[in-house]
Amino acid sequence: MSANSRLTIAAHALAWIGLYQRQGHEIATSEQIAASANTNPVVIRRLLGELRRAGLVESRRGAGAGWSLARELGSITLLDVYEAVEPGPLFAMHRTTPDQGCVVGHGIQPAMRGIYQDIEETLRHELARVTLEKVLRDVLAAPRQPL
Amino acid sequence: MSANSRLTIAAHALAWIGLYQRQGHEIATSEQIAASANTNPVVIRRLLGELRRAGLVESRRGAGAGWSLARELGSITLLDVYEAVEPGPLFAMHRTTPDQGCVVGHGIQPAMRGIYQDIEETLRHELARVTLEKVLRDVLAAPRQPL
DNA sequence: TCTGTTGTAACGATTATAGTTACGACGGCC
DNA sequence: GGCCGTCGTAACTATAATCGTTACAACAGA
Repeated sequence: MSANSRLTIAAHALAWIGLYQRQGHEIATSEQIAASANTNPVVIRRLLGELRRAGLVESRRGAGAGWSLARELGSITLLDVYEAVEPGPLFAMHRTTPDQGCVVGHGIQPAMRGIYQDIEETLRHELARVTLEKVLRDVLAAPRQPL
Repeated sequence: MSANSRLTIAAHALAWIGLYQRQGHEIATSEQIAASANTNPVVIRRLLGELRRAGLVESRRGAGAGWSLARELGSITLLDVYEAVEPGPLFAMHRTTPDQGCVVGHGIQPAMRGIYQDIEETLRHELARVTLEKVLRDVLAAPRQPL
């Protein structure tokens, strides 16, 4: 399916900011987050920009600038993040319209659209059950590397 | 997510073969199916080849060759088709391993893996609820074009 | 032997993601 | 008022997947 890592990286960034704030810091920079995720700060800024448009984070500019949560981790779900960073549908229709003179070609798109809608609704429901609070909890529950 | 149309086209092909067989025909050719789906026969042959490896269809070569169902439409689910034509997972991890010295970087992958597994399990369950028999039924239920 | 179809390789077009560089905009601070 | 660190964003490249297309050998029935 050529899956992408946008949801993963966005969740990573949110968990990082959330933990950082709990440690008493006000503001996180894209450079810090990028170092943790081992990627480029611009990638982080692009993703956080989409999360800001969705009202999940806030950004400050100027000196001492950076990112902070606009909502508590417990009130943000993976569905919020998913909708902010994943534009398209899960499954695509035909790239060209099927033969409308054929019974199957004529009915296949409405049929699949209805089926896909149900499936995506279930997916959204599952995503909505997972808060970023739980993500951070699972992150911290990971076993530490033995020395 | 850069969704693809593989599941849609594969379902289209199966529904087409199924209906064709119910009309008394033995064998469907990739050219006929490609005409209905408005794409290239090679695209159909590639997809049907994956369905054949999954045991859903059979192919005959030589003159008068073509494709037929290996199982009834009612016993084939969208999950069977999905597993046959969609290799990867729904969501990808980081392309590079996160900073293992960071608490979040260290715990994020196990955390997300567990969460994604649950979500994909639900998705598979939903896909398994839809048979190709139902797909064909929905296809035939689509309203005909008014003259 | 002829013919029609599968099976598959090879290549190009298109698209999305991700990484990178560059630089203007902004705002706190000295 | 100027300095400096960070955001915001454009632009470009690299990589990869999908899809379409051409080509052709393999195959099997007539």
